[in-house]
Amino acid sequence: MNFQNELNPQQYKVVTTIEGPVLVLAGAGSGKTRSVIYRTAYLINKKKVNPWNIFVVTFTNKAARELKDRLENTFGISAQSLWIGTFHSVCTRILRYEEKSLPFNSNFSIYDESDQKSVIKKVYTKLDIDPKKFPPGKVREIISRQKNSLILPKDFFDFNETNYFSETVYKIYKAYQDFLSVNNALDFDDLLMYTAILFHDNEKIRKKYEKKFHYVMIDEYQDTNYAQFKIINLIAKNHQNLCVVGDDDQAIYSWRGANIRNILNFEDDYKSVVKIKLEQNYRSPKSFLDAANSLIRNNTERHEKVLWTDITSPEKPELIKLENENKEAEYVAREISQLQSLGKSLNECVVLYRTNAQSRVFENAFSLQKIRYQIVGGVNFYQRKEVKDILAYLKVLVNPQDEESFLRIINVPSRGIGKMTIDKISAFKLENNSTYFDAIQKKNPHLSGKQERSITELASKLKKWKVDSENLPVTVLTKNIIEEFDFIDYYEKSKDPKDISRSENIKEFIAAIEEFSENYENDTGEQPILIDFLQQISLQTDLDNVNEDEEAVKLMTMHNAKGLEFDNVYIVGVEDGLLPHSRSVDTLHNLEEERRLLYVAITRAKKSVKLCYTRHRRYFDTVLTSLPSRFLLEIDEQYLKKEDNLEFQAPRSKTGKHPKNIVLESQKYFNIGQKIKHDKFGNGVILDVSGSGNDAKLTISFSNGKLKKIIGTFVKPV
DNA sequence: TTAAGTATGCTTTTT
DNA sequence: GCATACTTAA
Repeated sequence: MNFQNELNPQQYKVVTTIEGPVLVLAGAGSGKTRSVIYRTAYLINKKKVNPWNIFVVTFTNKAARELKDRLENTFGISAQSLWIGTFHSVCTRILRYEEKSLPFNSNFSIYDESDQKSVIKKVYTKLDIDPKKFPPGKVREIISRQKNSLILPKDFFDFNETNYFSETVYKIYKAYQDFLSVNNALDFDDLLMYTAILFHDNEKIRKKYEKKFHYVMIDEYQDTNYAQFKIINLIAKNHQNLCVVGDDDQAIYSWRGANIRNILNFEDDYKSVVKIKLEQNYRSPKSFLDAANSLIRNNTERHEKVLWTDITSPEKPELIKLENENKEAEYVAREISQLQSLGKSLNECVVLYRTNAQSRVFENAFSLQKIRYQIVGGVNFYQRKEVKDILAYLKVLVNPQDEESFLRIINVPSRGIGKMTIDKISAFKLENNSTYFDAIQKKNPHLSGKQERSITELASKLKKWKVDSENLPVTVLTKNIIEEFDFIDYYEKSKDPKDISRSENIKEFIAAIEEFSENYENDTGEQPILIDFLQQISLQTDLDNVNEDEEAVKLMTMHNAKGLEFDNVYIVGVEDGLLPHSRSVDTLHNLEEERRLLYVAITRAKKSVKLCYTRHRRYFDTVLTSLPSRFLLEIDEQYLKKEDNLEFQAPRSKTGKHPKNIVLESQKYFNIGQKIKHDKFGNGVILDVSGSGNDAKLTISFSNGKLKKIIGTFVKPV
């Protein structure tokens, strides 16, 4: 394999600069992934580095799998002993392995967002907290942010100011962590946080991984958060053999704690860094890049770089104005239908939108036109109710401490166990100081005859399956459970049409677990145990389930499109309020992230890109007038194509500026914990809200210490 | 006490 | 337009 011939000079430099820190600033479509693959292959094949000593972190599981496949197919490298995966999956592996040094055992459950909210709600009843004043979703976000910044409950007030709101959040955070600990459960953020803490506090273990991971590569570095930065820093700060690849112009995850500073200030942390820019794009025609460049130039938080290309094509990004979202969907469906009749593959078409809710009208339009489509994202397959129910059974068997999952299945399928019965079992559990799983195995004097019968029946089934879970293959066990309760039959016989798809999903779930088992056996030569399956799918995204062989148009959010490319790209809903999203226009930082989102979307395209916006759009039950996105004004006109009969007239206010706020009053609402500014009283935090929009009555704690009640119209979000 | 039936409130983006 | 939270019937 001749590395030099197959790479451009910059890529070659990335691949061959092995020792010391390397920062690769790689523009969209510049062969970033290719460089990472070749670099890995170069280390192994040319430099004879043991694969065991290489650590590669990718952004998605899909990217990890592709990387492994290509190493095997193109370079004949067995990826078995290579550590390639997402931060979350790699951390899970480390935490399971190091259980002796950790406060939980390796059978831990992984809680997703809805599990987290449910735990928070449980904590509220215990602490007597009003969910209206402390919305569980908001509090979950705050807790998540603490964890991503490695702030434990005990450190909470070192980093947060002390007021009524923060003190309550602190109490919730602490009780929430206690609950997880009792349940032997970790949430997504814990996976990162505990790994970082483990490396930080345990020098022996840190040294072990430092030695093991002698060469470290991180893809999509712009989207790493502090916890992730710390994990890598603890491994790589001594040997400095760290290669990070990223594009600050594609940083779109700051809301998840990603810190763009990690890439902008890389040189501060790793002094002798070799900085390499990949600016040649191999994907898009010149006009697409010119348009994207003229857009992204408006950002202030960025490394200067300009993408260029050799690809010439008369094609320009095209601006399309539609009457409403239905017309928009019809237009896209018609266009794709046409491409299809020209013999183009549906797999090369993608619809990109800002919010998942926008997908519905496209589903309708595509069904009508008989175009096969596949939605990526939205509700994850493994989060669907019927699938989660079965998963909860499996989780309980692996981790009997998992109350969350236990309570989920105690009356699924319906076996006459309601709130009162559960309360009795809870009381009995407390008396015995045991888990639910063990509590129902014993004779419970509180229960009536009928209640006791259904509980003991469940108890004996679980007991049997618990034994099975250690002996039977995971596929057999899962099928047994599904058959025992006739889940498929139940949904097939249901009158509710939605339930048909539920039975389909259960069948698909069985297929998924079979596929997992086969792959696992192929990869490792061993039978998987249940926990392997559970932990893997807990970290699976919808992107990982995309069926590449199926001929279908993909529909996804712009976030999900990162790293992908398509011939024909339809970017829809390019309107103010949607892109930039009305919730992200408050700060320059947020606005710039929205701009990057459009930048990412445009740079996915290889052959054509359409930017669609509508005049009217339906939100819930009202039709709003919408305006083209302010970003469309920033794209240099000469690089755009506009339909002749549709003169693009950007609405401008008298001052010549684009109206800042198309956010209509009906959309303007306040949340508890939100930071606001008042002309006279200055900055403050909202403690209580009643009503919405301008009429909302707000209770605000101002930073001068005053508590005031104020009407929504007088304050602005900060 | 539970299960079915009805009202309500919420939608940014995801590992 | 959907899922969750409350209300009412059995």
